[in-house]
Amino acid sequence: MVTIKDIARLSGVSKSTVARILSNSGSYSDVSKEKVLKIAQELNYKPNSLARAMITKKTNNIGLVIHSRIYPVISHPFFASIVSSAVDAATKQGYSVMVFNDKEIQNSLDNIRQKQMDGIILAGYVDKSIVQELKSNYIPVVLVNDLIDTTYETSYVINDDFGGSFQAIQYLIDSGHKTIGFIHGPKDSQSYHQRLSGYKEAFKQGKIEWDERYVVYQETPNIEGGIQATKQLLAADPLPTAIFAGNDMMAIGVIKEIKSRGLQVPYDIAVVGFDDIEFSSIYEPALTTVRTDKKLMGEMAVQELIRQLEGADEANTITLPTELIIREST
Amino acid sequence: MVTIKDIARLSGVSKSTVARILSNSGSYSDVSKEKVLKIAQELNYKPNSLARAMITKKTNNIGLVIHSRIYPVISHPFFASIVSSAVDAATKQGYSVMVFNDKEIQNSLDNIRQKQMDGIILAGYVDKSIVQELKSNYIPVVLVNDLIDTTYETSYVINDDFGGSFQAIQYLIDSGHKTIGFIHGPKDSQSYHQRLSGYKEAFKQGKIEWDERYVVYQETPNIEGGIQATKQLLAADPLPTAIFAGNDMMAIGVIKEIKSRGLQVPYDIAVVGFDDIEFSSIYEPALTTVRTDKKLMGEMAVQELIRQLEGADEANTITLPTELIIREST
DNA sequence: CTGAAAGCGCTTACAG
DNA sequence: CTGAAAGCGCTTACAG
Repeated sequence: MVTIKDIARLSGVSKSTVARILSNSGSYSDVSKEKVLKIAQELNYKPNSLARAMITKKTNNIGLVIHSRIYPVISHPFFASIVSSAVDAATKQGYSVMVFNDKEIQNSLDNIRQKQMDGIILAGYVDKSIVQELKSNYIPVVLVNDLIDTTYETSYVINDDFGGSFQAIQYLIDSGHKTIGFIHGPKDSQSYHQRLSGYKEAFKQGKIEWDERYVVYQETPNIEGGIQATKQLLAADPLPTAIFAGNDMMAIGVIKEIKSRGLQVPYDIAVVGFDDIEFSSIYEPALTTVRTDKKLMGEMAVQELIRQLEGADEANTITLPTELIIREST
Repeated sequence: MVTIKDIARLSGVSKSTVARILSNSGSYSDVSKEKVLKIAQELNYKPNSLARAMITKKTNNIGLVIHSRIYPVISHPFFASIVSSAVDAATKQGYSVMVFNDKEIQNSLDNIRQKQMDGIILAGYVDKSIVQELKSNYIPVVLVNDLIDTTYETSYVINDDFGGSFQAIQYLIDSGHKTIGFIHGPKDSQSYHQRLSGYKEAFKQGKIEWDERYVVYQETPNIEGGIQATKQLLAADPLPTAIFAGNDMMAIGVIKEIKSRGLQVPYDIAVVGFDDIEFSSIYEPALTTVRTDKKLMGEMAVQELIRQLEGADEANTITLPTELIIREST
């Protein structure tokens, strides 16, 4: 590895001068500059960021902690896009991203501190205590995709869960549906609470009585969860004419269960999902769903974190717009 | 941040002694040990890995470069599992992983050098020159999921593309198929070459004449690519009775195109994919495919890289077994 | 404009 | 068993 010492020796100036030229700070002569830059170039010099970070107290590394309590969530298409877009956005701004899995969260937290990450993005559900620990170590944090009730001021980036849900139900109501099932995800997830609120609000504005028998809770929001929830929903009388699933994976389960009973989607029962994962447009029938912008989510999380790293102190709440995508399941 | 200096002061010994005790090296008395450990505990001391790395020349960080030439590959379910399992495996061994996107590969490479990554995993197709640059900087490299022809000795982890393909075609032949279409992915991918070889070998062993009209190349191996390739295949006379797609996404395109012509899968034409991505079992008809072990792939890549970091010098080739999963499309 | 010096937080011989 | 010292590769005042 070539160091400033090597460059200093070869260009006949001191390390200090080399350092000043290379970091473009302080003053130096054009002559020195030319010599130093030329040698650095020839030697393909790259500054050692560890050494730099020791002094500047800034590594230009951010941590991305992925939640994995429910299913292997990193491999979930939804979170994968966040990782991808976060990496891209961070790279553009001169940061690198280190990915951690919250399965061994305490371990990750220790790593984050030891490795001097500048800040952390927590994607998905996290325990309050995690945010607390980070905050008490003065590490900037941005929460993504779900929020938690904390006494600490924390920035977060979430989807407009309420609005997306509201729009979906309103569309269903406008299409003539009056009995609409709703499948709620894990109870500790704020996102699903918001989606339920949007559901209720649409009923209210549509002046339709809301019947709680059609709201079902499902702790494992995947295909199997959707199937189980649908079994409950289809035990009601009258049958719902539409089902709004808390997410796309559950929605696919809903369709599968409906089909298995010899009923047809959307003729007998219409189905709407939430997320617009890649499969939703590929599945048959293609799923009507509330699209969230996963790419933007990663980007905004990075942007907000960097904003904090650069000194902003107030916590920011960023709500990303959703869009109803109408396909074949309604 | 609490440092060994703080601990030294509070426990009344020198920094050297604290360092020795904390890193459990050299010698020290039990009395000192007890005092130091207690204080370190109380102060919730975590060593600064930057400082440590400066001396040991080891960061315990590895880079994972994800290829994204064809589609946003990080968000591709296949690569997401690799990221996930690599992070898990690395964590278990005391390493952290930094994710880079090869879209800006030179930029990433600079980062990798500056940030002193101990080693690199290159997932997906990479240009020879990248491996060369890494090697000439003495950075250990492991190639994953595709290999390249390089004069440098490099370790890689790949699937048994030949064997998986061979088994799939043999199964098709055993089921009575004689005219089997094959959709090859990008020409520069060794994986697809291997899959084609397996296809040919099965024909050879089945003593069936191989007809090159049934082999089609497709540079964009996604659903649309599968649809286009199928159009070519269905222009042949006689029609193939089975189509083996180079990957699952293309296989789904194949099925869509077959369906759109009013033909039925598998009755008119059987379809087999490769990968066994999550969606393959969800799609209808559920896809018969060659399963690859994405989780194991990430794990083995990490394991092999660590093996090198610990001094192993020969390059290792790890071929992961595949498994034919028979579902509804055949 | 330039160089010597101190220091970031740690590790590692080396004397005592 | 213990402490002082040197050093990892850089940055940053500070004299000159």
